[in-house]
This record gives sequence, C-alpha cells and structure tokens, in this order.
Amino acid sequence: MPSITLPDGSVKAFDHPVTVLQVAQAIGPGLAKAALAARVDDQLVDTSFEITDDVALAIVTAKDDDGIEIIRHSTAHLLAQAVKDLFPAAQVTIGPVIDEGFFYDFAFERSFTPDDLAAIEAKMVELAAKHFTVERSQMTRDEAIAFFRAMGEEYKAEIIESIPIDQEISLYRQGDFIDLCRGPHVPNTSHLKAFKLTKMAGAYWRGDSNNEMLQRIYGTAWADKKSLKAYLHRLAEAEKRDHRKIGKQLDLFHFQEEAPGMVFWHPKGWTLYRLVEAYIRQKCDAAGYQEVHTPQVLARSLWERSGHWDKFHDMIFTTHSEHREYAIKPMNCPGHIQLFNQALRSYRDLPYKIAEFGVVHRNEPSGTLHGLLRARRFTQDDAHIFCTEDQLQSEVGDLIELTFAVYRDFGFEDIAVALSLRPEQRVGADALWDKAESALEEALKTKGLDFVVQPGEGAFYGPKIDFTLRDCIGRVWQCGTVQVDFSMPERLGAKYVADDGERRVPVMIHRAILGSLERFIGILIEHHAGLLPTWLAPQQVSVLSITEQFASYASKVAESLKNQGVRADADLRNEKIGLKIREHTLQRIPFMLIVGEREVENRTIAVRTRAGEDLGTMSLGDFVSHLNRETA
RNA sequence: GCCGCAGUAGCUCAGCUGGCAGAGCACGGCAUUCGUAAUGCCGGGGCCGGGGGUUCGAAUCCCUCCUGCGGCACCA
Repeated sequence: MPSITLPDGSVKAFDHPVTVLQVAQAIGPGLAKAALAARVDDQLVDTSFEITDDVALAIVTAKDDDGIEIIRHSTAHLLAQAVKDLFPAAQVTIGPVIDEGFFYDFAFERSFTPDDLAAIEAKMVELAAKHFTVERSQMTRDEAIAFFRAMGEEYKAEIIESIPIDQEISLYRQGDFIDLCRGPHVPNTSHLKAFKLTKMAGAYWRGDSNNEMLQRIYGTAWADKKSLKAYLHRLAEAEKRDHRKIGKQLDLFHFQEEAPGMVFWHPKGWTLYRLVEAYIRQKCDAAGYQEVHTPQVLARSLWERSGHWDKFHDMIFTTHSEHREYAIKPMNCPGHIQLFNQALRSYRDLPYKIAEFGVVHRNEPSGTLHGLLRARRFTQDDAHIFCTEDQLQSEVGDLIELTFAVYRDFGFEDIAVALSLRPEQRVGADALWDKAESALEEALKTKGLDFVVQPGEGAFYGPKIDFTLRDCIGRVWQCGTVQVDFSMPERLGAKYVADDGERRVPVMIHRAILGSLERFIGILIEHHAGLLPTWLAPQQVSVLSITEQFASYASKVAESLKNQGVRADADLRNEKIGLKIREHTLQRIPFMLIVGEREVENRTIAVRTRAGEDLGTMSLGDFVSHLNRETA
C-alpha cells in the first residue's frame, strides 16, 4: 500500500504497487507525457520502476538537469544503435554523459570518416522517429557475459566482468538494439529530438595509453531544438575568443613551424607581456621578494642530483659543450637553491624569498601544444621561499592574500582553491607531512576560504594548494600554485644555522601566481575576448585626423599623450573617418580621439570608445583625467 | 606520443572525377580632402608545407616527413 510523497509535500496513496508512470498519470496527463524518469528516495529510476513501499517521489522531466542528463545518456544509446545498424561489425564499449553532451566509444576495424558521421546522425534521426519503447530488463552476471560474448561484444563482456559480483546487471532494449546500462533512460526514443554529433576522436580503451585506441564519437543533446541552437551559438562565440585567432587579428604574436610551441611576440603582444610582467614585479617587490636571475642552461649532473632527471628526462631539452651534457632548464628551483647556498644562512635570514621571471623549456609531447596555453617555452612568475616549519603557515597565508589580490586586479573574481594532500609515494616523515598539511589547511581556514581537499593528490615532495580561475564564459584555468617541498633542499644541500647553533634543512615553498606568463596572457585574451582593459591595452588611444589638413594638430595631440605616459598613436592617413574608426575599433583600441576643423579651432578632441560610445568633446586634460581614473 | 582531419597569395578561403593557380580583404600607385564601423579606379603578388613516387601531365592520386586543428594519454 504505497503512500507517495510528492515534492510539494502532498501525498498520494495507492492500494496496490504502482509504476512511476502510473503515479505521473494520477497527477496529470501532461506530466505523464513529459515524464522521463523519477527520483525515488533520491535514487534515479525509470518511469517503468515499480513502487511498493512508502517513498518520496519527484518526476523528472526535460526541464530538470537530471532530465537533460538522461536525454544525453539515451542519445548516446541512440548513437550506438545507429552505429550498430550501419556498421554491424563495430563493437560498442562505453557511452557516458559529459558536460553538455555525451560520447560513445566504438571498436571498429577502420576509422569513421566525416561522411560516416553524417550518415550516423541521419540514422539516429530516423531511429528516434520510430518511437521505440526503451525497455529495462535484468540478467545475472554470467548470463549477461554469455549474452554479449555471443553477440561478439567482447568489450561489454569485459565491462560486466569488472562489475562487483553482488551488483545486478541491467540491460536496455530499444528496437533490436540492446545495451548494458545502469540507466535510467527515457521511456521512448521520441523524447530524443534535439541532438547533433559534434566530433570524432581516438580514445584509449579504459583511458590507458597502453591499450588499443577506440573511436570516440562526441555529440550533444538538449531538451529542445532551441536549447541546441543556443548551445551551438555559444560554441561559435567561444571560438571567436580563441586567443590564437585574436593574437593574429590584433598582431600580438605568432607561431611557426621552426619553433613549435615557442612564441614569436610581436611589438604589441610584447607590450602586453611587459605590462603584465611589470605589474607582477611591482607586486612581488612590495611583498618582500628579491628578484634574481639564474642560468638558462645547467649541467645535467645538477638535474640528476635534484631528482628531476630521473622523473622527467623525456621532457628536458639537452645540449652539450666540450663533452659535457647540459639541460635547458625546465624549472627554476635548483638554480634558486644554488643562490641560497651561496652563503651560510642563519635562521635570522629566514624567510628568504627570491623571485624570478624564469624562462623554462619543457619538451611537451607534440599533441599537447595549444597556442599560448600549452607551450614548450614559457616564463614562470616563479618564487621560492626558504623558511622554517614554524614560518610555513604565515608565509602561506601571505601568499594566499597576494594571489587573490592579483587575480582581482586582472578581472577574475571566481577562484576555486584545492588543497592536495600526501600521496602514497612520498618523501619525508609523516610528522613533517602532518605539520605541513595542517599549516596549509589552517592558512586557508584563517582566510575564510572555501576549498576542496584532494587526498592523495599532493606532489611526492610535499602538499600543495592550487588556484583555478573561472573565466566569464565558465571555463576553468589552473594558474597559481603553492607547493611545500621537503625534498629538494635536502637533496641539493641547503642548510641554515638554527638559533641553537645546529644546521637544519629549510623548508622550501615553490609558488607561482600567474603560473606561466604566456598562458596567463592567453587566458586574459580569451576572458576579455581581446577587449583588454585599458591599463593592459598595448595601444590605449588612437588620434584620428578627419583630413590631412588637421594632421599636425593630430600628431601634436598624440605626442602630448605619449609625453604623459599614455600609449597613443596618430592615424594621419588620407582616409575617410569611417574607415579609420572601423579599423581602430577592430584593433580594440579603447579610445579614439577624432580631430577635425571644430576640434582644431577649440583646441579640443572628440572622444569615442571602442564600444561605439560617444563621450563627447573635451579638452585633452579632461580626457587624460578620465583615462587615469579608468586605469587607476 | 596515439587516432582523425587539415596545410593553396600577408590574412580568410574557393579550386569537382588529374589538363594554363582563383576571389575578397590586405599591400603599391593614382584620383578623392571627406565628421563617427569599409571612397573609386589601376597594379604587383604563389617552391599549392618539405621530400619521394605514379602519370604524357599532379595543388588534385600514392608513400613519407614536418607543422597546425579536434580529441585521447601526458602536464614537475
């Protein structure tokens, strides 16, 4: 005699077991039609699920996030059905829901082509229109394994073998396609009406690069056509922000074949780079760091002692001279320890804080390179703090504060923090880890920050805090990091004299705020869609003359701005003002000063912003004040 | 690194089944002296990513290398 509590608190009582669908029908025919699944005592189930006991129930429709996920999952099945229909020899493997879509991995003797993809999508539309009922059934483990083996689905059989023995095996059938799945699924393929296959790619079986490569087909699915269209539009908008594209349009940088993964900065891009660098340098100076600079090339033996060679030699560029082998530095820390070691340090010298805009080279695998975001040569805003264990917490506290202040200045407000704790394989005594982990945790708590704890994710040499930025279209970027290191100072012989006269090994904190300057600039470009805030714009002002007659006034205005420290230039070409405005707008110049007869006569300028806003006519002095207010 | 796709003028791209390399923008010249997102006319531009092969003939077909793009794996 189930009595069913609905989300609004009302209760429906039945004198016999009922299915979810029957409950929905009892509430209303519209709901019954829209029902995709249900949450029964917080468990997602199919609409065919039979309720025998008293439960809390919420019908899931396409309006719920759960509903969209179910649609995506069912669309993945539809994809598999279409593939099996067109290519019976293909084997199905897994097909999970991902952010905004789904994928399905297949094993097939040849690669799918773009034409296949179109054919598969067409087949999916055709199959969905058949309004197949999606039916759930159950088998025992051994039955299921035999069932899929008999169909030649070796991968499915392998998946079932890895399912814990006590778990029930459920199958879903639509038409003559049947797939292993936990579910739930939509009750009928008629609910699948807004989807699109987006791309194909290789993917390793079970995510292991030692395994064979399967063929993954990605797709997206939504509750209705309108949402699908909106999603595709969002994708197109995101593409417009691509820093590689904008870098070309705004003449900031380029890459070329001869230097894969290494940036050629153009004058404007380098101006931006220098502005970011100058900003962070000033912040570090103020925070008590001393800036240093260490060699680019260091003997291989040093990297062997530091332990990097063993772990990372595949990624280290090498060179040689007179029978000696050298590494082009992939990190700055060993160099910084050499600096620490140049004097006999006292506990009074601690914390010893040194910073470097360290240019590092890492031979990243070719498939990973991605513009500025993943390069083989990049500059870290790196610093190392040598301190005692007792100083850890306050140093980390200062760092957190500095990091947040920097991100805010660059326009990032949404920052996620993660604390990674000791991994299985590690160096250093547990007592030391206890102390360091609690120092980091306390520092975070003192600052009142929310953070996620990631057990086992720390580096082998110590725990760490990572900072992740979320940009204005919701993408996340890992930038800052604070890592405690118990290992390297010891390996490279760093020592200080403690107040009791004993020599001790200092704790070292590795930290970066922006991480890689190149990468951070890439993120900035995408975050702002190329519309860099005025303080970062390589060129802040363009003075546009209406005709050549006013050229000398225009150049005087530009000259005067430059003398006042404004990054300004004049466009004196014999072109129509409309053209000049268009071009300078497209170049994302924050301010355009238009000068013609009226302005020359009154010694003024007409100010227009890149957003098309007319700020009116004003004196140069007023404009400079306006600019200074904006860039303050 | 692995799977797939791509590489044609400075840029964006067209060039079907092999048959004289094209467009728009940009660039140069001339005219125009103009008021808030494209003035007109004329002109110069190409190792069709590199190497090899098939063919009477290759941008086009095949092999190979490089680079890029999308994923996967990786990311101290």
